[in-house]
Amino acid sequence: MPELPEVETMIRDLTPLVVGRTIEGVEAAFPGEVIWPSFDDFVTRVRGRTITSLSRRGKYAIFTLDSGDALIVHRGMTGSLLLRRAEQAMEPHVRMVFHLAGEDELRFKDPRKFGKAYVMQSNGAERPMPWHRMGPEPLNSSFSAGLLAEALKGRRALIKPLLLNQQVVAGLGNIYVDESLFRANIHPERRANTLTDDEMVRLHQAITEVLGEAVEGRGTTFQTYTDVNGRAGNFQRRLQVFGRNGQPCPRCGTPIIKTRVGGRGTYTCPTCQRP
DNA sequence: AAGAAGTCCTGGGCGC
DNA sequence: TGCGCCCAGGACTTCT
Repeated sequence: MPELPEVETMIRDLTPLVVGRTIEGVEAAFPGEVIWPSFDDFVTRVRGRTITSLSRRGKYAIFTLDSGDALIVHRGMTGSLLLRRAEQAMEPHVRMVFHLAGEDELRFKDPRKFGKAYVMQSNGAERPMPWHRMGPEPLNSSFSAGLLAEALKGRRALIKPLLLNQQVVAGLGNIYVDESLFRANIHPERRANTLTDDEMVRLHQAITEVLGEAVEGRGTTFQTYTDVNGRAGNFQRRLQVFGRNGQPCPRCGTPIIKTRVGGRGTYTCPTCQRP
């Protein structure tokens, strides 16, 4: 599941490889992942353009083009962008291919078709950017416990679904929410408006630490995620609760349990995280 | 407005 | 052995 650290890793890997290069053509075995504009217009606006920079907002990868357009890719749950030589055998489930000048191509592999692609003016004049309602970037220095408290102020919903809501904080997904809540000793079914100031500080610190360490570790490979070269990340070795049901809590030894919170598989330590 | 539930999609795991 | 059911979840839509 590509979350903030996996997208950040991809951006860092791809930047030196594709900035300054021209996209000569686009092919789609499944054009349905292009959300805006029509697929034909998408191709017209991407073809012949040179990539001037790469950036990230939440889980969105942004390729800025020399036309002033932004090519925006969201990898959904199972999507990966792979940089391959054109002659290399095609992987299964490649939905879209961006042919670069030279013999390289960017392949958007996405088995479950949850990915999305857009081309729109970078300045937002054409239509609101996909992230226009998105919450603060948790790795920006401006993200503080106070800002987190502000985003959660007056909210009575369960803390876990709120943290998964990109309008509250950008970039968190199921893995890093569970890891952050464990690290902060907070039960995922606590109502957000019952968190104390101290818990808000711990949660803020846990989120920034977990995401920072995961970026450092080049992301988590769980089931399908790989980097642009098809290699696994490293952070799965450092997961403390996610995917570890039945295994001892690294803090107290109690077996980790798997439950359902807000319809999502959720891993907690029943001793360290009290309701 | 906010919260909760439903929806999309398909490979893989599991039960019979 | 092989078939078919069901699960996984990011973000959007629908409903209450």
